[in-house]
Amino acid sequence: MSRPVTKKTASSPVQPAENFRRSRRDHALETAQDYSEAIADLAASLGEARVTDLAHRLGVTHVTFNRTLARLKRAGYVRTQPYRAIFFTGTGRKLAAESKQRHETVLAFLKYLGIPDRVAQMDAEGIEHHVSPVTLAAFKAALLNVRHRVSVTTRKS
Amino acid sequence: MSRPVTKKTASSPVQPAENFRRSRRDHALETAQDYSEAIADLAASLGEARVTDLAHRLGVTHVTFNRTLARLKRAGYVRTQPYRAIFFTGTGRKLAAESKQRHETVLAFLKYLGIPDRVAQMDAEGIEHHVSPVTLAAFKAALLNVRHRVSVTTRKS
DNA sequence: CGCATATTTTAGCATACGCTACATTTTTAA
DNA sequence: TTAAAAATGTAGCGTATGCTAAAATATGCG
Repeated sequence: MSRPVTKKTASSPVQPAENFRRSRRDHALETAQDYSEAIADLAASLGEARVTDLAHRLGVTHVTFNRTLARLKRAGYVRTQPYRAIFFTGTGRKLAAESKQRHETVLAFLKYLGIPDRVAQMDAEGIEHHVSPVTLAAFKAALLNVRHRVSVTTRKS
Repeated sequence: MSRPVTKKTASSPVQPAENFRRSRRDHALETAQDYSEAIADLAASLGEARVTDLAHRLGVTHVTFNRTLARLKRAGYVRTQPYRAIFFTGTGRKLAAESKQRHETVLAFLKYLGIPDRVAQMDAEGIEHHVSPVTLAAFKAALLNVRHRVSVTTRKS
C-alpha cells in the first residue's frame, strides 16, 4: 500500500525541469558577472582594480576573490600579471558592461515600484542574474513609460 | 608606477559588500526551497512524493535529490523512512507553502508585465529566491492595482 | 515462493565557493 | 639600502551541488 497512484511517472513534468536546470546552470556565471562588474566599477572610479579593494567590495577575502579571478582568466575575460592590477579583455569588458547595464535597469525598476533604496539594492543584487533579455526589456519599457509618459522609441541605451 | 591612485582603499564601499554577501549566503537555501516546493506540489497532485518523480521534475538525478533531501531532513523540514514516501514536518510545510506562494506572485507579476509565459516561468524560477518580503509586497500591490484599478499606496510592508 | 525489475541508497569523483594559515612579492619608510 | 608593512598568491580544509556506478531494498509477476 501507500502507492495507490497512477504510475505514469514523469510523463507531463518535463518542462519544469528545464527551468530548474537553467536556473542552476547559470549560477556559476553569476559570480563571474558580479566580479567583472565590480572590477569595471572600481577601474572606473579609482583608475585601476586591485585585488584587495575588490575583495573587500565584494565582501569576500582576497583569497576567494583570487581564485574566482583565476576562473575569469581561464574563461578569457581578464588578463593579469602577478602582483599587478587587473585588465579586461574585450570580451570581459563587454560582459562587465552588460552586467552593469542590467544591474542599473533592475535597480531602477525596483525603485520605480516604490521599493526603498536599501532593499532595492539588496534585491537587485540577487535578481539581476536571473533576468532574461525579454524580462529586462519589459523592465525598461515600464521605466520609459513612467519617465516620459509619451511615445519613446525603446532604443536609448 | 602603475599605482598613482589615492590609497584610501576600502573606506566607502562597505555596504555593497553586504548585499553581495547576502545574495550569496542565501544561495544554499534556494535549492531547499525549490525541493520543498516540488515535494509539496507533487504531494498535492499525486497524493504523495516519491524520490524518482521529484528528481525528474527538478531535472536532477535521483542521487542528487536524495542527498539534498538528507539536508532537508537535517534541517528538520521533512521526515522520511528508508524506501518510503516523504513527509513534511510543520516547519517544512510552512516553508513549502511560502515558497509556492512567492513563486506564484513572482510569476503572476512577470506575466502582468507582458512577458510571455514560457519566459516568465523560466525567470521566475531564478528570481523568486531573491525577492525580499518588501519587494514581494510591491509585486502584489502592482497586481492588485491592475486587478481592482484602485489606489494602492506602496506602503504596506 | 522466488527471481526480475524498479526504486532508493551509498560510494566516490568533479566543480564552485567560502574560509584560515602561511609563503611570496611589492611597496613604504627609516 | 634594508627592514617592516602591505598586498598578492598558494596550500589545504569544509560545504553544497552535480554526476555515474554499484549496492541494498521493495515490488510485482509467473
